[in-house]
Parts: sequence; C-alpha cells; structure tokens
Amino acid sequence: MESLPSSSPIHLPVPLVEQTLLENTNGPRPLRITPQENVQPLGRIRNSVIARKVFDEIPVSDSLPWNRRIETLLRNGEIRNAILTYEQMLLRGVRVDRHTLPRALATARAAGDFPLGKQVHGHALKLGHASDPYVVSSLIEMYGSLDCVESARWVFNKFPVRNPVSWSVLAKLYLAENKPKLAVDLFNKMVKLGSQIDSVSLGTVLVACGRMRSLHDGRYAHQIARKLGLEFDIFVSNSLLRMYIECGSLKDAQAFFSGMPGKDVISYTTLIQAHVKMGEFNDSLKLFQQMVSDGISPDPPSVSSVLPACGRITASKCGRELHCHLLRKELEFNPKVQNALMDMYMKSGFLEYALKVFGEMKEKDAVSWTVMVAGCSLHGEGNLGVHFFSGMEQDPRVDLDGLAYNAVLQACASSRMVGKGKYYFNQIRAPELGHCISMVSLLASSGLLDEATAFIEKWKLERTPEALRALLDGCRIHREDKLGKRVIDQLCDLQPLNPENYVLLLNWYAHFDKPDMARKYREMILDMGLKPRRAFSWIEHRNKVHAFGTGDVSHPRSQRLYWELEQLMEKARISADLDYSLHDVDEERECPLVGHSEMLAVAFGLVSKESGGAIRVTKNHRICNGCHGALKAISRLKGREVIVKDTRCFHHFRDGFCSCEVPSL
DNA sequence: TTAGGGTTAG
Repeated sequence: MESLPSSSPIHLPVPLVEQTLLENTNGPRPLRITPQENVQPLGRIRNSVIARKVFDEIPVSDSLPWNRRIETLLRNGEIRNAILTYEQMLLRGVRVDRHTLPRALATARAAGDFPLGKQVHGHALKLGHASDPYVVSSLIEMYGSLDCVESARWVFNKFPVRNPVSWSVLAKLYLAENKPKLAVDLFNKMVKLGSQIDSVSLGTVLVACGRMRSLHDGRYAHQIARKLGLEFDIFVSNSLLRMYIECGSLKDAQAFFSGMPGKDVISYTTLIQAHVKMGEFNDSLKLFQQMVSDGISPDPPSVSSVLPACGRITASKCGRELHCHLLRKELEFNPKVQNALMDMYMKSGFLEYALKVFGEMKEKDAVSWTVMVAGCSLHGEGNLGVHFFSGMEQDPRVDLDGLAYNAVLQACASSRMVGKGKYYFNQIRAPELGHCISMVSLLASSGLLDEATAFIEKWKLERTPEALRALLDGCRIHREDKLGKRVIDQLCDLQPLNPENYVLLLNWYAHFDKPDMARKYREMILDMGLKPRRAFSWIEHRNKVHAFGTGDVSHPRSQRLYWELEQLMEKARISADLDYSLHDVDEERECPLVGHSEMLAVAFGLVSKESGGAIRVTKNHRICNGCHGALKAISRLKGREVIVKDTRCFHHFRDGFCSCEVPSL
C-alpha cells in the first residue's frame, strides 16, 4: 500500500460543526487567512462586508443556491468570492453536501491554495462524503495539481471508487508530468480489472500512446474502443487520428479518417496539419477544400493550420481567400491566426500585406516578431528585419528565443551585415546548429570565404551538409569555383545518395570542359537509380496554376511565350551569363535561356497579366545566373516588377536591379 | 467532475 507523502498530511483544524458554532458565536471571521498576491487584507474585509449582504438573501436551509453560486463565481474567475461563499456556508451552518465539496476543491485548485484544499478534504471526511465518486475525483485532481501526482495516486488507491473519471484525472496528471507510460499502464490495469471505460478515458490514453509514439499501445486502445462501440465517438475518433499521426503512421490515420462516419472541423484540422508537417502541401489544400465541400465551415484553427501550406507553395490567391473568409465570417483574429496570415503573406511574396496585418495586431507575441524578422530576410530586406528585431528587444512581454536570433542572423546575411551579425551571434548564450549555419551563410555570402571556412572548422561543422551548402552559396555568389568544387566533393562523401550533389558535380565538370567526367556522373546517377528533381516554375493566373518545365512546349500559349522572350532578349541585348559551374539543375545547361522554366512562367505573366502589377513566379530550384541577369533587364525594359521565389529567397527585380544583391558589392 | 485541432526554423 502506498503511503501519502509526509509533505501532505490531512490537516483538520477544527471539527466542522464546532467551527461553525464557534464562528457564529464570535461573529463572521474568515475561515483562515492566506495572503494572496492580488488580494489585500483590507480588501478582503470590505469584500466580506459587501458579500455578507448578498449572503443574507440566500436561504441557509438549501445548499443548492450556494453550490450554484460557487460554480458561477468559479466559472467567472472570481476565485476570492468563491472562497468567501464557501466560508459563509460554513459560518452560517448551511449543509455542505457532496455537490459542494467538488466545487470547493476546484476553488482551492484555482486559487493554488493547498492548505484550503486539505481543509476541504478534512470536511469531506468529517461529513462522510470522502468516498463519493465526485468527491474522490476532485480530491485526486486537487492533490495532483497542488501537491504532487504521488499524493493523487494515494487518494486513487485509498478509496475504492474506480470510475472512469477518477482514472482519467489521474492519467491526465501523469501526462502533465510527462509520464505517459504510467497513464498507459494504469489504463491496461483498468481494462484487466474490468473497470468501466468511457470516451474520456480512451481519449486520454490515446494522448499517452501518441506521446510515447507507441503504435502497439495505440492499436490496443483502438481495439478496446471498437469493442465498446466508442470508436466513432467524435472525441475518440479524433484522438485516434492524432495518435496514429503522432506514432508516425499517416497511412493508418488516413484509412481511419476515410472510414469515419462523422467528421468535424477538428478531424479535418488534425489531418491537414499532419500533411503540412510532412510537406504534402497540395494534399493539405485538397483536404481543406474537401472539408468546405462537406459543408464544414472553416474556423480560425483550421485556417491557421492550412495557411502554412499556402505560403510554402506560394498559393497566395488561396491564402488571400482564407483571409477574406475570416473577415467575412467575422471570425476571431487572435495572434495565432494573425501570425499564420503574416507568415503566409511573407512566404507568398506579399511583404506589404504582412506589414499591414502586423500593424493591426493588438497583442504581438514572440512568433509575430520572429515571422517579421525572418520574412524580411526572405525578401532581402535585412535592414528592416534588424529593425523588427530591435522592436522585439524593446518589447518587455516577449523573450528572445533561439528562433528569433536565427531570424536576425539570416536578416544580417541577406543584407551582408557582418558586424551586426557577429554582434548578435556573440549575444547568444549557447549557439545551436542553426545559428552556426546562419553565421556560415552570413560570412560566405559576404565574400568572407576564408573566415567562413575557419568558422566551419572552429565549430566542427565539416560533416554538416547544411553548413557546407551555405558555404557553397557563397562560392556561387562570389565565383569561387575551386573552393566550390571541394565543397561539392565533401557533400558527395557525406550524402552519397543525394542525387543533387552529383548534379552539382557534373555541372562543374561540364562547365570546365570535362565532358567525360560529366557523362560519368550522369551514368552513375542512372545506375544508382537516383532521380534528381527536375526544375519547375509556376505562376497563378485566374484561379489556375500554370506550371512550366525546362524547354516546355506543352502550354497552349507556348509559341507566343517563346516569341515574346526572344524579342525581349534581342531588345535587351542580353549577354547571358551561362556559368553553370555551381548550379543545381542538370537539364538547364543544355537548354537555351528562353526555355528555362522561370523565363517561360515570367513570359506567361507578361502576356497574360495586362495590368501593371508585379509578376510572381515560384521555382522549385535555384534561379540560374543567366535567368537572373535576363530578368533584371526585362524588369527595366517592361517597367514591371518581376518577383521570383526560388529555394533560397525572393528576387524582386525592379528597374534592372535585384533585391538579393547588395549595391556596394 | 474528466476530453480532441491552430502560428515562427530545419
């Protein structure tokens, strides 16, 4: 038998009846005085006087209105008044029944007042209600919240009541202490003992299984749910979905989801979020559409969960429609949904819209600021990013966490602010891998390739592909082909199954006139069955996404697009920069510039979008040097802004310049 | 009396 920890004796100050008599004789007096942070003693007395008048009107013969009053006060967060009401019940001799005690215990919990909780426990024992199921569950919760889970377990074991509520409460406490295994063990024990299992206990154990990533335990709980006919209780179903996702089996989750007879907005949101996390953005958007066509109206959480998908595939039209939905339906604009909106706008290329949402936010949290800093770097607006970071530093309500520092380092990298970047890096107490990679990116993109190499050695990042790729970016910007080649070799050693490394290698050989070597690596890619991602670019127009591959002639307007591009190239007298030595696409090298996917998508934008707005294109690889130069010239010739998002950042081409370049360099 | 979904990077 477990014993109650010594720190938590049940304290019975005065027997309840005697205490009531005593209080009545000597006039009303607080049950006990515990200084509260926000309650001044004087206020207590005044409150008591005011409250007494209210209490005089409540009949002492009936506990029901008293219980209701405690519950209402508790629900409204008037904890102090709830305690007062309980005190008055005792003082006036109102019968404290089995409905009063759980409410009094909840009051103690809400007040964080363990001595009060123990006193109420004493009252329950004295009044003979300590074995009542409602009281036991409330006691378990009170001890678990205010003392420790061991004392809660002691209460659970001591009383013979083993209903699903007391079990769920104890399991919840185990989860709060990050001990999911104990919750699962307890569930198995309850099943063995033949105790009643309800939907809440199932939901709770499924959370525990998910935390443990234990598909085995989760499947067992699923079996029990099926046996009990609770599998399709919406709470249980949604918990099952989540369990399968957390255990890494999206397949099981999807299969279960398909068989669910009733799905609600939570079921959809759970699965949408899972797809987003897996990078399956189109699937998440399709699911969202399916939810709407099933007649379920999106709410703020469901919108927040799908917005990251819109941002990542630059589906700005979809993102803006979601923003409109929120406005039209007058849904709550809380920080979570506002942050998701800002992030979507940043990633879709609408910096100004993100700024607008940010400006309208009443309460900005750490995520809001970080989204702005990171978003600015994505758009090459490093100075603005640093400005937001300063704003974050001055906001006393937010903490500067690792993500915020990473964002500001990226802001420094995007505008090559080496001094500032070093200053921020030195401010970080324990730099993490991400910070170090951002530092490599800052040094390398600023042309300090020796320093970047030394930094890699100092922080032992030689075997970290992300750090090497950051160094390679610098080599690409500053045409350091020799160092670049060494980095590519290192990447091939580290990730021998990553086809993109071999594409880099064969491009390097092809550029330096070593066709045999280039051929060798291309054959090697084929022999190994590796499939490098082919390059694609896409553009939204009139509710449709138009996608183009390299040398694509399948689009109905292909002829017109090529013609347009050739005219422009001639007019601009573009001397294309055809250095592919450190480029990450194979097929582009042997294709004329006018056939590159980003050029075709931009041409489509030019011939289809008559108005003078920006042309927005997304590419699934890096933009090649040749296209980069050509688009600068086209933006000047056509007097239009062209925005290309590649895998690294946004390129805003305006009047012959690109946002990714620093004029002084 | 106990319970299920949302935002930032990589």
